[in-house]
Amino acid sequence: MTAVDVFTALANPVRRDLLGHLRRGPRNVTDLASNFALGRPAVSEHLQILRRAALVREERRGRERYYHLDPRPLGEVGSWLETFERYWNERLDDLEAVLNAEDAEDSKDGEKAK
Amino acid sequence: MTAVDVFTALANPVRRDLLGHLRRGPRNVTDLASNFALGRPAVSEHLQILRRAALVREERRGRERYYHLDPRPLGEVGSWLETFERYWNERLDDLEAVLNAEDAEDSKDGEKAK
DNA sequence: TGAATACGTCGGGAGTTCCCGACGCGTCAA
DNA sequence: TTGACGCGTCGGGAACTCCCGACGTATTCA
Repeated sequence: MTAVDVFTALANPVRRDLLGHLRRGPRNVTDLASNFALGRPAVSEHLQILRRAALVREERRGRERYYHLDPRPLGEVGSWLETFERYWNERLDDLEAVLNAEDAEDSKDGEKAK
Repeated sequence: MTAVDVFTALANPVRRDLLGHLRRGPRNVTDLASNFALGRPAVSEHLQILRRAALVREERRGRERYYHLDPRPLGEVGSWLETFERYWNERLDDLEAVLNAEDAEDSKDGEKAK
């Protein structure tokens, strides 16, 4: 049961949708599968990947298995993203200045100033 | 040149690293490739995918091509994430209560397939 | 007890990802 | 011009993803 990278787990739209459904509370596999044009085995395998990424927790209740959302690994994505949002906000002016300067250097256009 | 989903583009660690390097400013391909244990064609193809996801912009300067970071598509990831952060904050106490309750009950795992 | 239900998982096929070496094109320097 | 450089892209192979039907197991109910 090798671990799965969070980014990899989120790369599939079905898996993102599964997490979306689980926001409303725990669900069993058949219930979840009814939301997709997919067979139950496929959904079960997607849940397995989410489980290996620790985004989902399994609760056995009789013959059913309820899957619970665990949003904590999303924090890793959030903090990775933050380093870019900071760049985005702080450097947007700088970025544009640099871009304009380099465009001007190409003798492409000459008026924009800063 | 079909478009590429942002989540898909971020699923690869090399591509995330490429974006990281580009935060410090535009770079050409050979320069970028020198940071990886990968051939230049492979890096070039990763950049192509980032470009199709609009995360990167190409600037031709003589025989070199400088790649610029465009962090805007990351906003899509951020807003998707926010819907879970809200859940996360609102329900964290509930979640932890459930986790603790079931950690106590947890003693079943370790399957032996086939 | 036997039948039905909820589920995991396996075998396997179609498609995709990821990487490489090889080649060709455009650009620069001499 | 010639030759070296920076780059994209193609052919192709290995590995992985995604899905399905089939089967096995555990649980519930009659």
